[in-house]
Amino acid sequence: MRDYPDKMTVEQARAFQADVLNIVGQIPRGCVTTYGMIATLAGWPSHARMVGHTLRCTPGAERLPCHRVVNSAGRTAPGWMQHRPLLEKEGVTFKANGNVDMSRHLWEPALDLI
DNA sequence: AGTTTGACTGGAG
DNA sequence: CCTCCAGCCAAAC
Repeated sequence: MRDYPDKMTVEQARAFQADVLNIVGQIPRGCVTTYGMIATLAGWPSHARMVGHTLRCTPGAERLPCHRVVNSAGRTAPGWMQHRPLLEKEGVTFKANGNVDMSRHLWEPALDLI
């Protein structure tokens, strides 16, 4: 018995992407969250990669605060030079190694969403 | 229809 | 802290 859902249908993929965009839009200023967290909130915990794909490819994602999404280590997206400056402009602090200080800025959706 | 890619993740070295 | 690896899964080739 699989402990994760079957492959997404086209409709599920569309719903997932809509949820991802909706969730990203709710990240408070000065906070960050992870791809895996968004995937989990959208109901597909193993689809962290698709969250990244959605933010990179989906038109309309540009006007969302997608810069408030980093990977689980707090690292900014590879190949996106504006990522770190955008966060710093909101007051997000980085550690010496160049990662976001997750202990200070990680968004706790449970306190805000549900 | 099979292979490669990637804005991921957690663990190992 | 860093890089590498296996597992992951939709999308792009």
